[in-house]
Amino acid sequence: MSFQIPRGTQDILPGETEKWQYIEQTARDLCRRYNYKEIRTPIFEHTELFLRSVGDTTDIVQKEMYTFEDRGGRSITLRPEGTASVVRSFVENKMYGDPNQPIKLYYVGPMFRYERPQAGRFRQFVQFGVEVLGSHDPAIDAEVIALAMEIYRSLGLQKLKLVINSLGDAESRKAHREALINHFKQRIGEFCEDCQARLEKNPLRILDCKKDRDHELMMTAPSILDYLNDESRRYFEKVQMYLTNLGIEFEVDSRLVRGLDYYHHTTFEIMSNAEGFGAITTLCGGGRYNRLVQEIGGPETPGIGFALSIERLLAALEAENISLPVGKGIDCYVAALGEKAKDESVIIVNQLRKAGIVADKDYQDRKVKAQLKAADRLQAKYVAILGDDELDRKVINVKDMNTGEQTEVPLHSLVEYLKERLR
RNA sequence: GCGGCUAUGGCGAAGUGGUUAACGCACCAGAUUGUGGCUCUGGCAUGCGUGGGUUCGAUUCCCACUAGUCGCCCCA
Repeated sequence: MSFQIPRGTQDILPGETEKWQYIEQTARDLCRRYNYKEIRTPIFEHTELFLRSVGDTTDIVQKEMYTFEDRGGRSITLRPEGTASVVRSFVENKMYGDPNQPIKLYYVGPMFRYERPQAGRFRQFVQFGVEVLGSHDPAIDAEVIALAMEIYRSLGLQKLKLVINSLGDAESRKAHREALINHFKQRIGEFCEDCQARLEKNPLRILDCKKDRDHELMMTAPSILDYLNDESRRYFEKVQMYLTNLGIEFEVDSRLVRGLDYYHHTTFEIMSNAEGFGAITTLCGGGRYNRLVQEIGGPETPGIGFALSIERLLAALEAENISLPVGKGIDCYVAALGEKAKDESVIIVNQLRKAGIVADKDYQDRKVKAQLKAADRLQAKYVAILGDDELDRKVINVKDMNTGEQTEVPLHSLVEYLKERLR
């Protein structure tokens, strides 16, 4: 009997995990600097939460959720995204009462969507995300976008494209929606099936259609930007001004439609335009949601956030040929020959470790030659060689694996000797 | 959910309807019984994703399944 990993999931093995840790650490450090605090919420929630927040006409809800009934008969769903949980927690823990407003949060963790896996798409994937609750200052929109860009930049990514758009407030959205329906309604028969279905349910999404992209009505379709009321337009202009002042380049794309229903005003996407990145281009998506908190049962509170996938970030790094500075080798390998020396090596390795030196030894009963080979494979900077005769004389041979030079060092000063050289 | 391609040792990869499944890398051992990275010698798949079928005989042909991969939809 043998087992296989479930479809669309992956094991992250040593050699890879270091990269994950490095990325997560980079993101955490930046969040610290921007003064965002980590929040940890459950990996599953009541299904109803996602129906409410993500929107029941979305693909996520309609065909991608991992939903099951628990033993108590409750409908439970593995979270497909992070915002709903954060907002739920914000409301449930009455964070709106906290005097430190806005509440600036970040999270990292696995998300689940039942999709057919392909390049950059998994059933379990890890998102790093940020949510700011309680501010409707366009400057916070810019800050959130800047933070996202900063994460990519500080990992070395260059080939990025930031696209922003505004969906406006409820009034603007409504006016635009009507204009879209009027625009397409007469000739909707010329469009694909999906678009026909979208006309009444979510006409905004027609603009996102890949098939009918070149239809003449697409070219002439009313742009949301022309339907923004004064307040919405001013808001969007402010966001753009702040981004410009921060030196962040962007493109405005009035066709940028995000997949979740809860967005208002600012939406944005960061894409990779590296060669050979394949069909997946979106690294990060986010936007403002001013009605979501109310929807979940809290007081009227504006919010904005983004989520990025670590898997896609890694793919982008690979596409740009960037290798992360993750430490691999060890400081010292202790090679022992002979029964007594082996026993002693257990103690020596322990002493080295206590002194902060990355140390290891042989546990395979290998011969000296093979121990040296193992040390080489582990990229050990030094090998401390101990035989019974050295042990009798209370010394140890330290070999510098770069130069091949070997020095006899008194056992009691081995730690000092190595620390001196490893600095 | 739909379509194309793929599935051989730890990894990469050749191959054939028929008695021993190339090769390369990695690994292990020896040359060198206390010293790595180079060299040489030897070792390393009772098995060709899983299950059926065709056949005297299948890893090779057919079907299904599973998985991977690419694309569509959509998204992170």
